[in-house]
Formats: sequence, structure tokens, C-alpha cells
Amino acid sequence: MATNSRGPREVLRDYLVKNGLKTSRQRELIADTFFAAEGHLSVDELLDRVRAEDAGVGQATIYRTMKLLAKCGLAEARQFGDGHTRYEHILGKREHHHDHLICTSCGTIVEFVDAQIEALQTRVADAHGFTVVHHKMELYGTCSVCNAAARQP
Amino acid sequence: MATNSRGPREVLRDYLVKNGLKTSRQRELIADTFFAAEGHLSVDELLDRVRAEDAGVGQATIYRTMKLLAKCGLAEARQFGDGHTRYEHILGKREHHHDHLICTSCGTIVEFVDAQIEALQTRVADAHGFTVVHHKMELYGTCSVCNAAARQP
DNA sequence: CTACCTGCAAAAAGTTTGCACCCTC
DNA sequence: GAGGGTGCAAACTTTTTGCAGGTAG
Repeated sequence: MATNSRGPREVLRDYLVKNGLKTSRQRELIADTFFAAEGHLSVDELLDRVRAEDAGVGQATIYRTMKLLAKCGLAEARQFGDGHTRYEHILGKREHHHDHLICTSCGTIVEFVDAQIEALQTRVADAHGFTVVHHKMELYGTCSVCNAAARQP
Repeated sequence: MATNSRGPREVLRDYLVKNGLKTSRQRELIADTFFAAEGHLSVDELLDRVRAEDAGVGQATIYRTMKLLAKCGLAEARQFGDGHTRYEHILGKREHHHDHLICTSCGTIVEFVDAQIEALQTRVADAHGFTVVHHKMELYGTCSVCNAAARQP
């Protein structure tokens, strides 16, 4: 139960210790910067923000650290097809996994969870002999504001 | 009504003529090879198959032709996060939308549709005032073969 | 002091583009 | 015959890797 209250830094440290790895100024800075940011950062964006704090950080370190964060369950890589890998933070979201509603008109992104859908996904996977580890679901359309605007221009 | 019975070659030709472009041996070979194959080919795979027929085809031609097929609504590019762009044929699948189960171990991709999930997606969207136009759902995990292999190495 | 970690730069990997020649229309 | 199409190779982009030197434990 105390386990659930650990923050990113603690989860990272535990993982490092457990695997004989070391903490470093850069790793903590990158993790902090990543978790301080909203939503889905590309490696470029993250690098910019990290360098605003410490201009000496190399891009290779960002790549290496993000893979590390992904391995210890703190981050997840996402591909939106624009050629840039983006990372999303998922700490504490394991039980509260979320999906996305994306407004193609104004760009608003709403997160949601639907237990019934999750259950059905598992059922579908079972039917095909798959064991699902994670999933992505994105619903694209127009939000209420844009819908209203379209009706009364 | 005759419109719906046009095959890929006809759709492609129409598009070319309409846009002042030209047919070519390579374009038809690539389109034929692509449509003769089962779903989700990477550019590499497609290039191999095309070269089995005509070893002289350049990879740039594959890239250019696939973009062309995407433009005329015959194919759709997809990114499953393994660093390879894959194309899926969508002719006649407009009404038969489907989602994907992806094996992170061997790369197998299974298509599925689940009406209940689709219905629930609409319900969720409604609850947030969204009107969904299209969506993407990908379930990542391990397929039955890889599950079995993992249990008995 | 012994790994591990970092920054740099070179290397990979995937995709695009410039160019001279070829082929449709 | 003119303008698009092709193959080749070079250019680009994004990510990975090799190395020499730095640093945590």
C-alpha cells in the first residue's frame, strides 16, 4: 500500500538499485522534467526543456533515459505517425489506464476510461489467444464546443 | 453501382488519368503485388515481393507508389511502433472498419471488429459531447504461439 | 577503484530528393 | 515530342552505438 504512494523518483531509484544501475544528475533532471510536463512530449521537446535547465545534456542521454523510464514502467512510447516518438507518463495510471478523445477541429484531448470497453478488449484478445499487455485507443471527432460552433456560425 | 465493382487497377487508373499522371509497368506491378498480399506489408516486404517479379525495381519507386496508392484511397499507412511503416489495403473496407491485435514478440497482426466495443465508444464519446468520426484501437501483447513458446522453452 | 554513465561524433535505419535517362500519352 | 516516371545515389531525419573520460557507490 505504501507502494502506491511512491513518486517517479522513488520508482526510478528502486529500479536502478535493483538492477545494479546508478543514479545521476542527468537521469533525475530528465525524469523530473518529464513528469513536470503535461501529456505527450516528443524527444525534441523534452531535450529543449532539459537543456533549459542544463545546457550540457546530450541527446543520447535523453534517448537512453526515456528507454529506461519505459522499462521501469514510468513512461510509454507513442507513435502518432508524424515521425516523432512521443512519451507519455503512466505512473499511477496502471490501474487508471486511460484512452483519448481527440477533437480534430480544435485539438482538445480528453482522457477517459471505460471499464466495460477494457473488459471487452480482454475478451476479444482471449478469443484470439492473445495476452494483452497494453493498448491504445483513440477516438477522433469533434468536441461539444466545435459541434456547437458548426451549428451556429 | 458499377463504381463499387471497380478493382484496385481501375481505381488507380482513374486517379492517374484524372490527375494527368501516367500508368507504368512498375506502378501496376507494385499495386498488383500489394493487393495480392495479405494485410499490413512493410515497405521492405513489399519491395522483396516486387523484386521477385522484377528485380530492377528501385525502392524509391515503392515509396513513391505507396504514397500514390494512399492518395487515391487504396492504401493506408500505419505505424505500429517497430520503426517500419506498413501499408494496409482499404479498398472496399470503408464499411468494414477493423482494429488490431499486435504480438510484440513475433510481430503477428490480427484484425478484428467488435460491435459492442464500437457501440461503447460512441456512448463514451456522447457522454463527453464528442461526435466520433473515426478511431484507432490497438491491443499489444503476445499471441498464442509466443505464449506457448514462453511456457515451454 | 570498479563499473556504470555521459557527451560527442560516427553509424544505422528509414525515407526523401536530385538528376540523367526512359517511357507513356 | 513533351512531361511525367524510374533507378541510382546522395541527402535527410530520427535513433543507436562506440569511445574516452567522468562519476556514483
